[in-house]
Amino acid sequence: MQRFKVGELVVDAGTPILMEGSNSPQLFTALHGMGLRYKLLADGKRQVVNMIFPGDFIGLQAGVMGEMGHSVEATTKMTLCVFDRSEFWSFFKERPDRAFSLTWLAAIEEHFMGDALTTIGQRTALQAVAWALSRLFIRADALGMVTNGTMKLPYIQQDIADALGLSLVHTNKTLSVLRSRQLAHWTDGTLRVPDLATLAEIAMLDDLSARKRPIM
Amino acid sequence: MQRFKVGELVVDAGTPILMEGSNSPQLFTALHGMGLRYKLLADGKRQVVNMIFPGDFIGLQAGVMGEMGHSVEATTKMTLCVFDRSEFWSFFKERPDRAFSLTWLAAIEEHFMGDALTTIGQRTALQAVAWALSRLFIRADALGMVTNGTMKLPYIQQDIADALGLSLVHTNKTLSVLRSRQLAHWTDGTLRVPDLATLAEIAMLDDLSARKRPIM
DNA sequence: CGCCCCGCATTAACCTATGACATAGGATAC
DNA sequence: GTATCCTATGTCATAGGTTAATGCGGGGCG
Repeated sequence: MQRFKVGELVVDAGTPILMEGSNSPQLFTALHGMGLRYKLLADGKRQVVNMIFPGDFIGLQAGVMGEMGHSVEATTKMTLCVFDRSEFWSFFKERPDRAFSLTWLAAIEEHFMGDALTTIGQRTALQAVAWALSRLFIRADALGMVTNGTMKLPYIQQDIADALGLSLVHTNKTLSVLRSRQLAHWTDGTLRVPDLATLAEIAMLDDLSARKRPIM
Repeated sequence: MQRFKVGELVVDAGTPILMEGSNSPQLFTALHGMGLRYKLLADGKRQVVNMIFPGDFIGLQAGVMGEMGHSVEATTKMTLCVFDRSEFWSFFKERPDRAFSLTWLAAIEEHFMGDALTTIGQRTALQAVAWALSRLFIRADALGMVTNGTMKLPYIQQDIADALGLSLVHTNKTLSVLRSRQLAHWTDGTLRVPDLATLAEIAMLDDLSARKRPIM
């Protein structure tokens, strides 16, 4: 993997920032733009591990065993802050406050990963997609990226499918169910959520009323 | 959740240490024994998030939003080291080395969670079970808990099933496939892995030779 | 301008891995 | 003895995977 100049870095959509298996000497913080963290399998399957929002720290988890455990790619134009990994330790000594908030961030990530695991492991496709969309929406909202119930979603359906361990086709069908129920309209890179509460509720409980008859 | 005395704590198998939804003011380090970290769903399903081995740090991830995101329970007699959460911040200022290794631990956890996500999301039941067993075996081995290819596994099949998002029945059937292939014998709380390399390989690649005909 | 690609969304038909249910057997505890 | 918990295995039902065909918009290029 290439080495970037320390400081601020701007990359275009589609640019790989970290590559699984490589040995990156650098760490990043996302300042603007969005991205994707994923793992590739031998047979070509892909698991999207997390979506990257502004403020996310990139590369720590990845480099545990000396080499990256996953890849990171921009899905919009992104601005990143680049560190050298070697600065990291001195950082801990000199700025314990920053070190603390970093550990804090890692804890939040892990908290989220537990949710993801639970969703993929235990919930239906409908619940899972509802969960993914409402989570994206909530994160975006917290960052002021939502304007009257609408946000930019710089992903394709395959990204969501790979994040949830579902097939593209089934994800598509599930999305159109949510659309027909007026819960989430995602077209042309824009996501509209008229009723977040209901969407989030479906994510947790599944639609009991639809349980007896076929879900779709 | 009850509050424990700061210092060393010994609990019996089956004791809950943290409870999801409660607000624990304490953190733990596992010294001896093993446990289970899990989340419960409204409908009674359970997702096992991780197995706890000696050396694991407990409670950080859980307390992000002010309340626990998952529960922790001992599956053997355990010895724990108990901290007050309030000590945590001063810890960062006074012992940057310890703080660093803590963040390191968190990163390792997250690395693992990515693997778990990938396994549950993308792999077959056979691969998943092979992955779980080989991972447990490798961790145990690293801690010297393996004696001639054998380790104590203080879990029941339902625990593994809940960790992998599989049903108990299907997990059981998959285990007997692995047993019949001489890859993993798990009976009476003891796991024997005659050929870790092959087991791990199945976890990654699935058994291609069996792919054309039904797997079982 | 029209033509051909190509990536993405959509839909339909079919198939299978896995879940749900049922039942039995072994072990342990009282 | 019997109650409880766990493992084991068979049968049947289904959520979701796989494949394939269609449509559609944008970009390069004659």
